[in-house]
Amino acid sequence: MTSAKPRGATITDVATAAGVSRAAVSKVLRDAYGVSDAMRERVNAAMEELNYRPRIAARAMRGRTFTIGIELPDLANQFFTRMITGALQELEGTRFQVVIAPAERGSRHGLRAIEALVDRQVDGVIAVAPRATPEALERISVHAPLVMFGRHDTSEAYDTVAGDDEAGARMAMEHLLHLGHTRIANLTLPEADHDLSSPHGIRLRTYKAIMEAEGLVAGSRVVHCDEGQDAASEAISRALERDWHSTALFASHDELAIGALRAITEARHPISVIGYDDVPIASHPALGLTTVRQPGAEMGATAIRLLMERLDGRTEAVHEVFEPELVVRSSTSRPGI
Amino acid sequence: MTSAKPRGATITDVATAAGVSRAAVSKVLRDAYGVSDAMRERVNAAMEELNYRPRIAARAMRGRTFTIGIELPDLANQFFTRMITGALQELEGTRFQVVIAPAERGSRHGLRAIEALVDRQVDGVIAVAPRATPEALERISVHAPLVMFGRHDTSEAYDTVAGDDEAGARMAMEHLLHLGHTRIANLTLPEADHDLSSPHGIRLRTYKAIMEAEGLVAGSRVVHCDEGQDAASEAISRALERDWHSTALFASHDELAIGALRAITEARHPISVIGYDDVPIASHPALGLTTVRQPGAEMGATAIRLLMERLDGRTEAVHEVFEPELVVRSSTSRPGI
DNA sequence: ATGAAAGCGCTAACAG
DNA sequence: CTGTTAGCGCTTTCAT
Repeated sequence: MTSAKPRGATITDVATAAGVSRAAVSKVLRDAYGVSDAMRERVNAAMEELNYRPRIAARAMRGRTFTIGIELPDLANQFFTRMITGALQELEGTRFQVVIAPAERGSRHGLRAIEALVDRQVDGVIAVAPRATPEALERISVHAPLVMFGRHDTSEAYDTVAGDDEAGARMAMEHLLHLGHTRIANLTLPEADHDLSSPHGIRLRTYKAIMEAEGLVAGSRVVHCDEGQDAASEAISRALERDWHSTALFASHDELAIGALRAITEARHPISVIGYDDVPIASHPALGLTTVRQPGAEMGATAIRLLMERLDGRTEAVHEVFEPELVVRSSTSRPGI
Repeated sequence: MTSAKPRGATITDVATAAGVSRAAVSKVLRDAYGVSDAMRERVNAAMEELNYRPRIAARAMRGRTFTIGIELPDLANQFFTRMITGALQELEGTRFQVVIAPAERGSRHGLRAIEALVDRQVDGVIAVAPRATPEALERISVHAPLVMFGRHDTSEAYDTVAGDDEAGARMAMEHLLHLGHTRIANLTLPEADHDLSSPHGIRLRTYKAIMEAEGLVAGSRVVHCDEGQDAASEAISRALERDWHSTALFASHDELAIGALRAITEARHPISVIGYDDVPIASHPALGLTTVRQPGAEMGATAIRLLMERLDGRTEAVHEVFEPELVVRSSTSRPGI
């Protein structure tokens, strides 16, 4: 019912109310050394009384904000949810808070969101931005330590956490080959063509290399689509209507695989699909998506750990690579495929 | 390759480099009135040169941060993704940036995350926190305008955006009744029992009222589970093993429904399931989840609009309610159910 | 059109 | 153990 909007009390108000100095309040705030219990009591009471909240922005001008920013290109991709879960777990019990900045749709590289985070004085950034140039990222890393998720370049300016995408793609392809498939299509994002060292670029390249090595070039087929299940579904739907000869599909990640499955199920086509990541829904019996699992939570936790090391003073770059794992499943909705 | 970590240039550095005053740089920054083109040129060049980034924290001490904070209890729930999509769309073309703060797992009310946002000086907050008390929220709304998502209380201190949960639950139940079901179970969150005016509380209450009105109390059954598909799946799995007599299940939201479907599909039980929200995956043919659709994107956009109105000076509270809609589907994995 | 100067809320020496 | 003081980087009158 406070009629006015006094935009909150300040440290000075608290100090006055408690009859102490601002420094004293500040110390209580940070529970720094050198405050008597009596004073702490009084100050806390005054804070309560005044509904006081410290302005981190003001604190930021001197030191840390205890905030980690995570930039994501696609909130709907549940692999990132796993990553974040791991990051949050690693941060549990610390003073750090996570904020997530979604890249605007259409902005292909996510740089704007990363910059927004940096401008807001986060102490460190974890970002998923396969299309950003190393130069842009190096420019950013001047302002805050940066861990890039899923990149395979090895700049000195930022750390990276990635999966072994070549090994993973190989697993996927070998699985399909063992099943006897010879006409295997690939569903990937447009970026795969341009950013050859991005996860999708590597998976595509590996797909092509294996098809060639197996003498199956004639049976290969690459379908492109934008991010997301809907775009994947539409792309495959269109492809099925035209000249489709493949018996299997390697989708560059699970969201695409699930979108493809949508079109395939609707068209009642007997096509084997394999995805990548192992998002939570992939294991649903109705979907039963065979996929290549990446340890998302561990990767997220590692990203946080790398950031903390940087905050503790490390200056050389670290590049962590995680091994993927094949997960074979079957679906109740498309038995025997 | 900048070896030192000078933590970035400041406005003073830019001013010096461009040979102008700090005020001038500030004006260019905000493209305020009264800067010659020549000066703007020079200043922009200097900024580029120095890799300058304005510190929003410093700006925050005077005015706005142009940041909207969104607190979410469960990143994995795709309904919130739809909400955020709507919010981002509404903000497109403005200077505002969205940051998302995930509530820590286990913290039942999400208050800490909301406070973290407020402490970081966001200009406004959208929050999903059915369990928070009105008092706590009113305390927060002193510091920043607040729009609560999915609450049915009507405090004067904050706005609300919610769906008509009673109407929605009624739709769901009537659908099952029309199908001829008489033994209908309900799967809901623990909070539904305590927070009677939360969405889940209302959906549960409506379920009970209808079962009673139809004289089907003997066939009713309420199963509780924690948030998320896994918890839902386990709860239903356990229930199925014991004394299960229901032929239909009304799950309080789609994530729970999908989790339940997991257990039901695995147990090969012929049970009709209806969810709530209509998350994107619900329409997948392998799942074919019948559900009650809420217009998530519109609700998110509306939340932003309410926030902007508050920032423009509105002081009376507004409470928006959206009408849900029944979406009937069928699944390829469990045909005829 | 441009600049000087005050001050936003907080922290971090340093004195007492 | 407590208080004084000097900024942090930016915006914003108010002069010039």
